[in-house]
Amino acid sequence: MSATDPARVPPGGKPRRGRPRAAATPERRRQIIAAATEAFAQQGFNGASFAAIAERVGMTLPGLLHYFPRKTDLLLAILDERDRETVALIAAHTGGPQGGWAGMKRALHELCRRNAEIPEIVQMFSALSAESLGREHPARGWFETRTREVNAGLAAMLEQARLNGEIRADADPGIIATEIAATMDGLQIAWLRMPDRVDLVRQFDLYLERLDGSIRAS
Amino acid sequence: MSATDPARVPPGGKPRRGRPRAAATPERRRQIIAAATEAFAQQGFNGASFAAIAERVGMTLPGLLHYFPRKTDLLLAILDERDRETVALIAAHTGGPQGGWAGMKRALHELCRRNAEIPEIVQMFSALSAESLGREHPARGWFETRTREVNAGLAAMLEQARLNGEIRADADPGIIATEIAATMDGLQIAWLRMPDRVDLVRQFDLYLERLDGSIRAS
DNA sequence: TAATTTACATACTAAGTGATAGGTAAAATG
DNA sequence: CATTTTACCTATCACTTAGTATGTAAATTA
Repeated sequence: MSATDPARVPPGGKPRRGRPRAAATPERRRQIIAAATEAFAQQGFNGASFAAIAERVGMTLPGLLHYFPRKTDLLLAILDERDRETVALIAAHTGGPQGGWAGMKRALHELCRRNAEIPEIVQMFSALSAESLGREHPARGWFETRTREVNAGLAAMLEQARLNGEIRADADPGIIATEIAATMDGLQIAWLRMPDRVDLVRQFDLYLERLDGSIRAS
Repeated sequence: MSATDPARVPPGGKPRRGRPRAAATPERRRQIIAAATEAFAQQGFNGASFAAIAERVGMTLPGLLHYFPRKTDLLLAILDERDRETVALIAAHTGGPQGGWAGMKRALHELCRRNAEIPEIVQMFSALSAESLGREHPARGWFETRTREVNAGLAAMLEQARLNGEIRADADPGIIATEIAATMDGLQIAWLRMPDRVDLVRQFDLYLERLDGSIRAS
């Protein structure tokens, strides 16, 4: 990060003086997010204490507040960051808008495969997702928006596949999109609860295969 | 409740003296459980305050502690009570051990139908279920045991149906049992998040129908 | 009526909770 | 070197948390 780094030049265009963002800072942020992910996964947003997260990265609470002025800010930062990575992974495997039903299945399989490697993050999402059903929860809106978007995205791809003649004309894209998302979420919880008895990837693959068999154009 | 009520006679057989359980007590318990269900649904176990639950039934915290000496006791009491009702509902619709796959589908449909009428209770279960994935959660063991039992029960019925020739020989009862439970849980969360856009019963019926089509013996 | 038990309440404690106020040392820049 | 900014820390705040210790009025029975 040099003095000519665009990030160093504020909107006004005037170069700033003083100590710039230290090299260690992005690393600190990563540490904080890792610690918070673990804490939220284990105790939820309400249950996890902000001070305990600070302590886990070797900081005091005000030190942490320097990075995230409120607990809610940290929560939303984590969710956004993770979501961006997931969107990227999906985009990388669908095979683009032309990927069709085959591309969609491939992307879903890959998403599941990756999730099976990051249980603590999946657990954080599962815990926060359910917790956020509460009326006053700070991530309620976030999860609602995300659910809507994921569903719309899946439904649009299914609609395309239907028009392509890949899947049956009487398959309802909205219904199937909701089902796929819900089944994935539910299987993840089942897997997290008993990792030794549930094979997430195999379980999801078999579901997808059966779904495929019942909606693919014959 | 009379003096000859068996519940009044302690294990020793000696009749007790003093003020017996007042008529209002079972009603109080019901009130407490209703209030706690609502609180746990909205804020989870860790997020909901014991004192707030007491206040909701017009009591002080020590008054509530008279009924449930620790917060955890109340949690487990709620879970047990609800679960017993669910078991009863299932038993009432399977058509007994001879009900087979048809009875199983009927019972699952009825369970879903009833759940659609008690969103706050489903929400409490969903919230606590995900929250209980945390390593130190007081209901962790409860949910694990329950999951195991539900799965074993479903798998046993599927195995029976397979032996009866109702479903295909290559359908794996364990896999399908896990999938059914997971999909139901996932759909419930989707429904709770957007009740206006997800029709729980229809969504689950369509899933079951498609599952049926792909595993029924041909 | 006297003894006993219930169903609470008042008052309290020790330990957290997220957040604020104000300071300081180090680093980078002009 | 002087200035500025960062990246924290100490101390404190007003509240809330689950839980305890103790008391008491009412209900019931011997």
